[in-house]
Amino acid sequence: MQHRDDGTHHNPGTQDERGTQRDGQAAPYRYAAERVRDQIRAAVRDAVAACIAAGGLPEAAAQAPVTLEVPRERAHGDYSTNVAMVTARTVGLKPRDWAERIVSRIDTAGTFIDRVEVAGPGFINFYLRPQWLYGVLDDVLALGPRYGDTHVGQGRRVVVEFVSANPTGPLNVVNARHAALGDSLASLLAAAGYRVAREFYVNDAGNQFRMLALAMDTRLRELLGEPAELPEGAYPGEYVIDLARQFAAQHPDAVSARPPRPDRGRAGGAAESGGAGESGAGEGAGSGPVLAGDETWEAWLERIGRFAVERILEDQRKTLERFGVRYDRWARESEIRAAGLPGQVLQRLAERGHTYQRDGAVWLRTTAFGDDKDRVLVKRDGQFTYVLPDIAYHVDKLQRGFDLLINLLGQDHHGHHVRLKAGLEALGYDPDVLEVIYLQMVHLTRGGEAVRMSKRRGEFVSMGEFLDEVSTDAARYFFLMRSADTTMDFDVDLANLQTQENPVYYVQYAHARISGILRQAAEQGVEVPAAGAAGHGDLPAGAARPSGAEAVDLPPVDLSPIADPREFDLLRKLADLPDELAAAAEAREPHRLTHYAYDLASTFHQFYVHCRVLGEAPEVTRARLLLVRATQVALAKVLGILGVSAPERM
RNA sequence: GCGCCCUUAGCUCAGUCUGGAUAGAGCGGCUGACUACGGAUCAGCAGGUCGGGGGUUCGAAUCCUCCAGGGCGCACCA
Repeated sequence: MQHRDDGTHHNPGTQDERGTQRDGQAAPYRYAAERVRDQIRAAVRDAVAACIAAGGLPEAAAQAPVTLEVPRERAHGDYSTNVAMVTARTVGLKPRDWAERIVSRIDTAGTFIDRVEVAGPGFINFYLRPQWLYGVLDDVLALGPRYGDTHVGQGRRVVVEFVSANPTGPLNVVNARHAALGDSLASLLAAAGYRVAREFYVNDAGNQFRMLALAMDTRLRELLGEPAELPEGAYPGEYVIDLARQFAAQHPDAVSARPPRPDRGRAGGAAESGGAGESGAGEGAGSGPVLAGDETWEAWLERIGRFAVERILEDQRKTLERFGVRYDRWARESEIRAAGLPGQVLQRLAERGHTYQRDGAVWLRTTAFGDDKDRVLVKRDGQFTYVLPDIAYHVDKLQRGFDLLINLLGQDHHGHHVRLKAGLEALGYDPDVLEVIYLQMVHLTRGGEAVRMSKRRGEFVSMGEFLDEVSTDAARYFFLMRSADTTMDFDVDLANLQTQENPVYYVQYAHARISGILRQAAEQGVEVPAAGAAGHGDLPAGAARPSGAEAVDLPPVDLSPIADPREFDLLRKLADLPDELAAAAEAREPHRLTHYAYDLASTFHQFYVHCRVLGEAPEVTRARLLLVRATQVALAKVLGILGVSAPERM
């Protein structure tokens, strides 16, 4: 892991408070790692300036930012900068010579820098006195659950839209991956100082809705012994039969008063004759609404379709909740339409000259914005394609005040963002407000054997069935171990069977182990620091004590007993958390956190077997209890963002 | 044909955006460690032409280019 840092300020986030940090009213909090990096950068800058002054070197050499990174090899120091290599050409010196010159003028007095060396092609490596890491404990124990929060998001309002499955059936395993990633990304962004909302877009209108209603109609008639064929495109899933049965039981009057099914010839008359040449086998799907009819028939479809949608939606909502996912809003296409938004958007697009008529349809000139072909907004039969309400929904998000729209889409929808961005840009918005993350598929396997999932054939493993077999913790962790753009195999047996070697248990075990130590300490009457509620020692200069943390004055703990390399390793890992969270948030990559969590757990386990906490000399126990408590806070923090529980016992 | 994603250890995958020093982890395999806080742990070994070729660079898994293999799309469906 290589951390880059050029001095960007991170502040602990306060998701609940609005805008105070944005206005710069609260003093910026500098985490321990940032404080020490500030020291190093300042020392380097001063040294470069001194070299320039002494050697008549070009001033431009002082302009290059001093980027610091953590060398892969521990032997190469705690931090390293390539600034000499970057600016060697400017000053006209060989990188190594230039580096040597800089180093000769670095003043380490009053800093944690122990020694500085030039290495390799011209790296300047910094070796720190490990005591700089004591500051991490101040950070963690003062900030508690907010340790790791930053302000890289600057309070921007972001809405993360994910899953948004059609309300035409139960959720599947791919939806579960989307749910895990979307929910975790939202949490991650919140930790990074964004103001986050989670939304689920419900396509409860338009063609998909109609197909569901038609399937309902067919199943109802079957139940009544009336001959009825499943129209082309209608959903074959057996769950529709259940829904039809429910409807019949709850609304017998409506069923007995059902309108006759319009026959195709009568229904689509005008459209069919117009498109007769190409409609081929006569599905009619290409030329007009399937089984279009009069108002009574349409009202009937609306009623049974609505019934089905609400049941399915409720089922989806429960499944997601079981998975630990709650939305701030279930945005409905039907409401977008009812509010007249698509029409307004259409008008604005037309006024701006981005639409045109062709073949009886209204087109959006998306090719002007990078699409490979223009897209239909209003079909020949007057119906909207999905594109128009979708653009309207995104406009609605912007009008509700969001600065950033993040959508998670299946890879089978890739290219969709081009249409959406084109629509937004055509309306005068910056298309960059929309970020689309495509997730690859999930191949579910059981004992190495592929489990087929096909919605079309009505045979698939539902998310509910999946969760019957795999715990939410394991499922979410596994999904989040992979980056979004990799097709993943999910072996159900592995997630379950391997309880001993399962990474999620490994991480959770570290947390439970710590809890055990703290429990035992309490039983022995040893004072246990309460993270986030107690101020230990003094907060670093310039620190704003978080409003949520009450200042309880415990006697300051002497940290000097912390001297074992394993202890410093653990502190170093803890010190990384703010950077990890900020970087993962900016990259929109929650999966980085599973790797961090594993590393942290591993570092703790190594510490644990080498350093005993309880039963040591009192000052050692006190110091290590702080360290252990801080580790617990950090583990819980990361697991919380991942949506995985942090158990006290296992 | 065009577009997007992928190709890294036996398997599953990090690392690629933002180029750095000897390419990592888990699983699986092998060898060790329990008289104290939870052994769901720890220590160690074996395992690699980073799909292939060319290029840029002091330096390439990472950037450019060509090729091969796999996945997904290319609607007046969503």
